[in-house]
Amino acid sequence: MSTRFTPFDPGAPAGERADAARNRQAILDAASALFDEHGADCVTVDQIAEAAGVGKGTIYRRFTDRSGLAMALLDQTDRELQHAILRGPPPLGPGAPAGERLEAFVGALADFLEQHGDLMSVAESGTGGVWYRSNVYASYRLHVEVLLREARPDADCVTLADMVLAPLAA
Amino acid sequence: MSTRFTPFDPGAPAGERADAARNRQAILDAASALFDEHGADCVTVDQIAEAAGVGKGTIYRRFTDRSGLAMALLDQTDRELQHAILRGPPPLGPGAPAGERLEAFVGALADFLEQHGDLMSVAESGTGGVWYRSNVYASYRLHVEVLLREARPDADCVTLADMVLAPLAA
DNA sequence: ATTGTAGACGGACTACAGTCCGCTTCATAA
DNA sequence: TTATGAAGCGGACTGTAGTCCGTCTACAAT
Repeated sequence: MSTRFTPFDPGAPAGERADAARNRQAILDAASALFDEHGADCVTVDQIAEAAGVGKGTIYRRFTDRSGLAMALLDQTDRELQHAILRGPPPLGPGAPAGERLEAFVGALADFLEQHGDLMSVAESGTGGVWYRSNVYASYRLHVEVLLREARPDADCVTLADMVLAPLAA
Repeated sequence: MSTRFTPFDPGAPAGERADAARNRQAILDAASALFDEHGADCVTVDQIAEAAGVGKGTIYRRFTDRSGLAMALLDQTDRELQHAILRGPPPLGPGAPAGERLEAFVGALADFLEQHGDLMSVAESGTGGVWYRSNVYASYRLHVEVLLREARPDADCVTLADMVLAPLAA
């Protein structure tokens, strides 16, 4: 049988070679740091490659293009948020009353947008950007709708959910 | 007093020098021809410059950037359409019943989109793209709303107008 | 007709995204 | 342990957008 070591790491291709995985993470880390420091659109792919200690070809092998890299980073953050919602401590995670959870979620969403707005616009520009947004939107929307239904059983939750998530479309 | 000759040419800076005007027109003509022939995103700025017989610096002096040039071209076509609507022959222009004018307008709009869709997406990508779309949208919308009000006095013309123009948002 | 100058011109230059391909490394199976 | 080939790597290279700046010219004032 195969003894290939494949750690649990959603977002990574299955059966990825160890060096490849190492590089992928290095790239994500370097990109994340540089984007945080200089803003997403003041960082070149070459800078990321150098900071990550890889050639630029490696970046393009992993992440189709600049916007693909941005999407991967967003994906990572998004996954953390999803985890905090589904299994993290209250009030964001399960255990608190729906109203409080909702409030916590809106706060977390605001942080997310504030910290990664520019990254989102990079991700948006390029193949697959639309797909990404619609996917993320759908999952958050479901969460909000469920919470709303619990907090306000008699309201028009579908419409309200869209209103809560409106900032995500900006 | 100044004797500078300033032909009526909306879209041109007032008091533009004669050579500058000549070049501006040459650029627009060349760009229009090349875009028509090869599609808006298979034509480089250098190609346009060469075809127009000017240096590329000249293009950037006139039109902020690639998308600015695309916008200028759209502006020109748009102005022709507006003119046909306001002063041209029926059924697009005044004189026909509102229903027929509306139909003619929708047809004209479809042609416009079919012929310049790619140009619009170039114009969209870049500073001012949003401004452009919202401006054009507003003026067409007014036209449609007025016609609708005449053709169907008792309908919800505001909503209907948006529906007619929906393809413009795609 | 001469001349001063604001403004236009052009094309070399820079910066950046994305490609290409010969070389290296990893995982596996003999 | 070694051989093998699939996968990955790096960085030079290409193509394009957009900038810069020395030169030139159309216009107006004289």
